[in-house]
Amino acid sequence: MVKIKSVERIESPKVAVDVVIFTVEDGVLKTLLIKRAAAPFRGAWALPGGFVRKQEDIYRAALRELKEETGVGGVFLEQLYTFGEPKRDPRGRVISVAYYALMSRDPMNLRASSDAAEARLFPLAKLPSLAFDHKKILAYALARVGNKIQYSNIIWSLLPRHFTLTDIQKMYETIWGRRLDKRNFRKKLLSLGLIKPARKVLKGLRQRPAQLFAFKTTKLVELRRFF
Amino acid sequence: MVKIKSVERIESPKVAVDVVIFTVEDGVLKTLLIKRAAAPFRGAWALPGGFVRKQEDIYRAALRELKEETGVGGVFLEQLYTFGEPKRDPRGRVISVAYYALMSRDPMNLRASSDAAEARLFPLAKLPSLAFDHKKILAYALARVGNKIQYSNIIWSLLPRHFTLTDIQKMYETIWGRRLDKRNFRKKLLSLGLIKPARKVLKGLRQRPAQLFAFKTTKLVELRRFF
DNA sequence: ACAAAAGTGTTTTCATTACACCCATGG
DNA sequence: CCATGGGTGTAATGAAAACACTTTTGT
Repeated sequence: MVKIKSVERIESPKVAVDVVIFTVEDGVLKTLLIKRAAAPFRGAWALPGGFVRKQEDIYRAALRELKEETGVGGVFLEQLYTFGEPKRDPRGRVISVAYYALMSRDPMNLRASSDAAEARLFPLAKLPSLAFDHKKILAYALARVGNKIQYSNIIWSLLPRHFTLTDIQKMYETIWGRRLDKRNFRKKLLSLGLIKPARKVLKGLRQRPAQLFAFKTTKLVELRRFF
Repeated sequence: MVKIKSVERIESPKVAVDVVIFTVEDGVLKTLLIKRAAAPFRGAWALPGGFVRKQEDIYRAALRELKEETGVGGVFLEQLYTFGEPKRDPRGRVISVAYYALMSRDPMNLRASSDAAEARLFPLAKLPSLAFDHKKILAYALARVGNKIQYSNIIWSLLPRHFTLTDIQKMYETIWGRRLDKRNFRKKLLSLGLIKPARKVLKGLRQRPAQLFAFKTTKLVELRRFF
């Protein structure tokens, strides 16, 4: 057993971050992927991400890569898991700290730069094949989100600032893949006391106008059971 | 923006693992700490852990460090979180992938070697001051365990192979810090169908002998609500 | 005989689910 | 005037919580 005296003597893996971003568009859950401009896996679709800099916090690194490669900012971002199998990157030993993000569809301005030639949303049902072990990371993120929705309000990050009760109900129905009862849903949601009516209604559709609502807080709330 | 051509050119943080181990002894939740034999923080108490080797899986690294520094093996071990603040280690940039473990008190054989001069159990209410940001990691682990117990059977890793219903109830009471109703507890636990009576009773105490039980499976089971 | 923990059912309470009709608007 | 989604209450069901006494052993 060798004694360790100094950090510099350690032969250590490199550290990267990868970000799984979810949004809902047209009632379908989608994820944002970039087309790799550099080797390895040049031309393949991949999660946005890259290496952590020498003196950079890993959370900041995830924010930075997300912004650089996709133009996305100001979203909910949380650490997911750290993937560390020795052979996951053909270039050498790379450990990846994965994050996941949820964003509302509208403020998105997709943009390509840096390693990313192109950024696009893919429905989860129609994913291309992915670089590295990114398929595994994506599956892990999806499981986490599906789970976390049960006991927190993270789904709210998928909604714009103002929304109707039907909007939010549809969001839950999309994520869970099942229909919910309108009256029960509203009763439960309103009883939580976490949203408030905005002083606006949504008109212009050929139907009765809908009351708009807003969140009282944008912070993460965890409950024993949410829905 | 610099293009990355090779992993070797990246100046990257070093990667370590740290392990938070919980057990219950004398009805009190305790954690296993080691006394550091090497600088920095020589002589201070710390979580068992160390650097990940060049071609070593991070999970294996956690298992190895746990075994080397404390002699503990064969326990439930799960990744907790990755701590990556740039200044968390005075020696230089070190990212730590934290794990947490739960173990039954009996098969423990504490042992010191390598960087660890000594290993000891501390009640969570009486912790010494800890090296690095280990206090933060420990708090994070405790929160995770307290939460996960609500919807999984991980608490079982704290119990020996055979146990009485009162044993397991006391375990829940210790972790949650509140008393449970005996009849309701048994009704619920047995209805889950995950334990079976062992063909033994616990005699020898000056009281009515208790039926011993065993788990049908030792695997992790997650339910929507456990208790 | 007594101390000490094992074992055992019923009632109450609360949250979730199921279910159907009228309302306001734009075209 | 009609198609479209908005908006609203009550009854039935099921799970969790509250609650007290008898049994078996060792000393």
